[in-house]
Amino acid sequence: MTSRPAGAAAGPAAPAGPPNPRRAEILGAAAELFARRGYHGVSIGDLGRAVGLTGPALYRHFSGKEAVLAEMLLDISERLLAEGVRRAADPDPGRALDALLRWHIAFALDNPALITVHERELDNVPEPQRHRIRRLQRAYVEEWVAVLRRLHPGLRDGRTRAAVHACFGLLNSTPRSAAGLDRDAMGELLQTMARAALDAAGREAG
Amino acid sequence: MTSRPAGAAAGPAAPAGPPNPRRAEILGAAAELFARRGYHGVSIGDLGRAVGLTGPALYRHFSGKEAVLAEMLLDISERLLAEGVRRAADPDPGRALDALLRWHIAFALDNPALITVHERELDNVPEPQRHRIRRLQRAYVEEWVAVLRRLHPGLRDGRTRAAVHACFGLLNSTPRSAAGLDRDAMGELLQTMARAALDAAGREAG
DNA sequence: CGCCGATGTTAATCACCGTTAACAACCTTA
DNA sequence: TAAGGTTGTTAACGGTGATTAACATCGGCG
Repeated sequence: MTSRPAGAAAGPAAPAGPPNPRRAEILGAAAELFARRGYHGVSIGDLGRAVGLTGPALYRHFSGKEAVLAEMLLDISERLLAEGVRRAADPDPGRALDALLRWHIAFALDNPALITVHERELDNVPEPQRHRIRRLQRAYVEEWVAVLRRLHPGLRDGRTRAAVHACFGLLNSTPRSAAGLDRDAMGELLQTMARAALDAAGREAG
Repeated sequence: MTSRPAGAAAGPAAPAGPPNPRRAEILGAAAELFARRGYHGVSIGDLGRAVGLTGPALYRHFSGKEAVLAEMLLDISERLLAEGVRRAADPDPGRALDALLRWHIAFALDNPALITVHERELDNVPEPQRHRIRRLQRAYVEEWVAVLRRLHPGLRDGRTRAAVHACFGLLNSTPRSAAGLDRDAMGELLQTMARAALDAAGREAG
């Protein structure tokens, strides 16, 4: 009875198999809506309408509203961490930090809605998967902390972690201030400011 | 028929008169809940329960859920702007910037929930008052922009505004990273990082 | 052709939410 | 003490939301 024909998205349970275009479309629209109005401010009807469907049609692709959010956050966290690990591996901590900054900035500039949701909506993910996402998020932070510790030895642990979080706050402000500057100018500005902020954090009161 | 006995909070309409302790209590609890779960994630019942009442009791003090949020945001915006104007008035732009930073950091550290709501929930305020709050928020930003322009002449306008928003992102990250550091250490760290970030923004590519 | 799984739709269910109504207790005060 | 305003409570109303059920369509394929 449970013979899934090897790859087709037969059930709305598992997010495996070949990428279903409908799923991706829904996830994209959901990101925009969740970012703009917040998870609780978006109804299933809104979600369906955003991709030209009625509300209940969504259950053909996801097991529910929470599942949409969970898959979205899981995907973001995995992408951020995977590339973060890669960039943090540079033996020169200064270059590693710049590479991390460029990565995070590019991601935020290209996916402002995703970054916003990633920052705000973790609490609305049901418990089985919330822990997994939180672990990924923490691991991503740890990549930054490790690089920063190599770059500024003698920096206290709590201070390092706080500095990284403050840096994320700076970088993730992009969606709220996209006005005026084009993408490249904005990216360069954020890189400059963030690098200066982190260096200053490492310089004083180590 | 509309003889309000001069000062007593007779109707739930106007937020004037002597400060009603119940109103303040509700506003405080609402700030925590809105910050943690988002405006739409908090029900009237939650709000009442948080101050030891039932849901409908709230209507003795506010005309509705939206009015709670509106009054909260209006109050925050006014407080931020009033003191911001005062501090920006220092003729030395460097001192003015440091004073602005100290003010905003102190506010964020002392009222993490308020800063979060102020940053996220403007869209849920009904239209008569949303414009007023937005004007106050913009005026506050303009104080920062003006000081930064005095400090770093030749800085382009769009870049200045973007830098200020990025700085707010950094400072407002406090509620998401309060762990580890005590209040004073955190304040000093934020001051250091923000000042370095803004100076770097003003230094390059003016 | 005729079955079937995938993908939609509309109608129905059930909970919850914001709000209002109706009623009670209390405090002041004329 | 009686009246009235203040601040609660519980019950009721109308709307909406998430989810499920029942039914339609359609494309591939035996």
